[in-house]
Amino acid sequence: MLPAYHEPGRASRAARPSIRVPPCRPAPRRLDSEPVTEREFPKRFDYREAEPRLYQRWLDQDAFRAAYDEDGRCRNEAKKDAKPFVVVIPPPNITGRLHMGHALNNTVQDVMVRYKRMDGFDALWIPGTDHAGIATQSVVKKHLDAEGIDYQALGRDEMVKRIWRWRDQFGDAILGQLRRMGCSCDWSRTRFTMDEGLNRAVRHTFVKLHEAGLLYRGKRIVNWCPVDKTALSDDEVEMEDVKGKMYNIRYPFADDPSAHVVVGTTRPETLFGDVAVAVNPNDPAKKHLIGRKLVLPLQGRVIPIVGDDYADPEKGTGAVKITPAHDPNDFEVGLRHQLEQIDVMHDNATMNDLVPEAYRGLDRYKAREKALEELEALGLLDSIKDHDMAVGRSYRSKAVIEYRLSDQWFVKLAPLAEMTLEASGYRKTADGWESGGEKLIELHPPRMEKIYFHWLANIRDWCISRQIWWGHRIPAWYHVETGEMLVSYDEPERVRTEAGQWKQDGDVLDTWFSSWLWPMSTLGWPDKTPDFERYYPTSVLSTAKDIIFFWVARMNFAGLFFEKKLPYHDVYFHSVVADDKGVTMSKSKGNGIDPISVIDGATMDDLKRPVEEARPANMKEIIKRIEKNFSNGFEGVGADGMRWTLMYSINEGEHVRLSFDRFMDGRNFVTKLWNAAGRIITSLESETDSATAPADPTDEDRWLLARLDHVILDARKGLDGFDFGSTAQSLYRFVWDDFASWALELSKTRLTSTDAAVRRGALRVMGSVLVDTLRLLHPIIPFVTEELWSRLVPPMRTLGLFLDRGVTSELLCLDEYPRPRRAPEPEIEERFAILQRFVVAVRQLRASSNIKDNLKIDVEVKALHPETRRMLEQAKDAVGFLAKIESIRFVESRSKGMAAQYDAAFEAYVDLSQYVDLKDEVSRLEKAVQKTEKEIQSHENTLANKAFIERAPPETVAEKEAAMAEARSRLEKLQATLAELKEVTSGL
RNA sequence: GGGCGCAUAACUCAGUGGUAGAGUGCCAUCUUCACACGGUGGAAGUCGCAGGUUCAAAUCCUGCUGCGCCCA
Repeated sequence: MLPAYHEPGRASRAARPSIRVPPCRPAPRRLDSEPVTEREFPKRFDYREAEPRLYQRWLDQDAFRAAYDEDGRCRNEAKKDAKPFVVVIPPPNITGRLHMGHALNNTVQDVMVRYKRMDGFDALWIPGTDHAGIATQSVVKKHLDAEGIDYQALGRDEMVKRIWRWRDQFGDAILGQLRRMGCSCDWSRTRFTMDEGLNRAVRHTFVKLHEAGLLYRGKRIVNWCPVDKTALSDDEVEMEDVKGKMYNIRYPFADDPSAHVVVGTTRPETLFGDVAVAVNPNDPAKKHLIGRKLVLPLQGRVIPIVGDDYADPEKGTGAVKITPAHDPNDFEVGLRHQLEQIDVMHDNATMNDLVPEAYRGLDRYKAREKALEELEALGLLDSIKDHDMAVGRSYRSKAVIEYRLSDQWFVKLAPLAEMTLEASGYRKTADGWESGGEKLIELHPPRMEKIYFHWLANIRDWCISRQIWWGHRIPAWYHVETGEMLVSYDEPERVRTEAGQWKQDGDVLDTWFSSWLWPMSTLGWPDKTPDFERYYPTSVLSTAKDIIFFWVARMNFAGLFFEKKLPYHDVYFHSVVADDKGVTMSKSKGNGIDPISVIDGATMDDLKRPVEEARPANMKEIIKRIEKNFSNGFEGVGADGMRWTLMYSINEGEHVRLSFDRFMDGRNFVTKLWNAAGRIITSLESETDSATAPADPTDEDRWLLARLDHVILDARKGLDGFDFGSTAQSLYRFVWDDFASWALELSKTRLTSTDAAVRRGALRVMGSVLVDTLRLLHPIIPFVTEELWSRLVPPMRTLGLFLDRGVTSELLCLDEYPRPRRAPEPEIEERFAILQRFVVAVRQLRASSNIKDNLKIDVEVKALHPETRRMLEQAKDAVGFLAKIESIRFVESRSKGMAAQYDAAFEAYVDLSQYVDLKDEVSRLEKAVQKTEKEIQSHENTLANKAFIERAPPETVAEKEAAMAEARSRLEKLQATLAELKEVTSGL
């Protein structure tokens, strides 16, 4: 753990000593004559101390539990009739550690769930983990390898036992990490995809699908992973574009060895499995060859030339070798021509005994090299050409997949896909599918629909058997002699009575075969449990888009097929997490940012480790960058800081780019909120008067309350519309600019007033707005807001200062999400904007001449409307405080020699000569003149355009004309002032 | 080959037709009684390119280029 004083370690700061002593500040001076005991408010939110304490408090008070228990008993009367809002977690893999994708996805879910929980819903977020068959088995296997244990020798039962032990030890680690992030899951309902209950759901499903005729078993070409030695579904294969070679090989005619057909292939090593060569029967150049025989090079077997549309005359040589056991297309051709299927490889992709002796046992690539050498030597290698192609890799082991012939179980998906298309708003017509039907599901962002539709409309059967040990056993038994098959929920009667005659299928089911039931099985399905009756279907699914087929579409299948209801009505697909260069974060690239490092901080070595493990091509460069930027490590920003940055960074695009720097933005925001709130809280704590009636809200107060209502609407709109980025941006503006920079600063003169009514008036509004602000922010940054709530609410209550009806819960997470409360006040907002412009104008005058901040100046103002004058007079003290003004005098015109700022509503004059040299002011005015001239030019161009006057809406024309007139009058004043000051300065 | 996304300040991104915005970084300045993880002011952009629609285009349409992703 790093000491807290570590600098973030930017290059510019690296040279500084790492320990910095906080500067001493003088004790606050009170204007009030009463002695006040002000408790010191910590300068930073101590998340290390607070986060575990607050999370425990939530757990102790069952804050995350649904309103109903699993047995159907209501545990929260207040929410007895509340509408459920249910989310099931995409169950993380038990071998996994939390990565940024999890952090993002689970923050999204927590934000939604916390928002709905506060907004009166019976919120339920079901957590759990996935057994991840292949991934887990291979991780445990690796551990055994390291101990020198051969898992095959252990045997199936022992191996499975070991994997269970591993799961018990490490499997829920990631759930603990989610708690660190603040996730508000109902932990009493934690599930695992291999729980007994979920196993029953899987068996039930298998049997029902079998009864419905949607399951079949057969010898098919499957995607074979030679590392994990199992079949994979199409979706588990990642295609990768590579620059390969097209090898053109001469196949001599059997009856005329001097002539040959040139056959193109990218995989010469499969030649030993060739059973034919195909040409297109419509190819005038080749069709006459059909029926002739060729001699298979290296092997000597005689094979026929067949005619098949699969051979494309345009592609390559127009003649293609047919290897049914090693290619899915060739497999189909083979079936059409009743050709033999010759499998020439072992399950680990080495050559088997059906190839010439010299090749046996060779790896497929070694065999390719050898075959090419030999063909070359025989003069049978016609040519080699570069060829762009795609190879498939296992998404788990990354091994290049091999197409392999084997016995597998499949689910017929076409009927399920049809149901799903219909439920997703598509109608079947003679020409295919068209949109316009009733839509029971919404995808966000909506562009995902196209991808989803395309996959559904071109559905392929799902290979569900896996040749591994870790997973749900296939509930099918085969008779050892007759091959008769029984499919059954439990072990069939005959299997028990006819001992030794039956064997259960040795394979397990694809992991996704349990995942697709997840929204149902977590609620007790197939039983009609109270949970299932109340909480199914769920509300929203938040997930990564790369599992839209693996998981989302299939959950829809299961929900519709078994329960006639889609498992949720909204699916939110979050963006892919990338680094600051836009490259997708991944373990293998070493560019991942560990969320726990972001929360807790990390040493430089911690940061380097994943890169050194991954050894990416640009490793040196990355390491250099880390050493340069993080010589002191990374300090850590707490869970809230991380969550804030994640939400703030979400956009509609494909990527969310993240870097350590960006996480500091989140921490800074948390600190800003902490300190602004602290300023109000300390004032509340030192307030001794709890009786005096608070003064009515001032214009500034009413402005702040109006802004609060705006931001409440923004936040709700954003959260309801899955627009998390804009929600965060709107909240940021409100907290930093409106609340902290303006309202808080403006309220200071009143907060320190000797008049109790004034003081309490300011405290009431600022405190009440802060109460709502914490509510608004809580779903995104739960810890700091809960902590501030516990410090803010008691004094507010003691002092009787709630502007509205107060709070309903000791815990913020169980309080209510705000709704707008007041009528809009556009005229107040307009007036306040003038006030803001006035403050800025004076500050600019000061800054242009480098007047020191601690020097207060005298300002003269000409208000162009009586209303403006009234408003500025009323806010004189506060405005004076913000712009460091000694005195404000209202005048009718500018005195000679005074510098000026011209606004549409006022003119502000300062006699700069008494403070500084006027030359700086002259150059500022010159720039202002230029800028205004440009502005006028642009308006002139528009207004000079006859077509604009004629065709644009009259109000737009009027607006332009008014803007033009205002700019012209401003320009004249600027020019006059400039000329005069120039005269004055030149005379000096 | 088909589809999708992105392209706006040095960086990361907002911006659904009417005078280009924020945060970071940069420059200057300030340890003033919430916050230096801060305040104040400032500099910084032919809105990827080329056409078109429109009185008016960063914004709508078409084409192109570059980057990223998905499918075959």
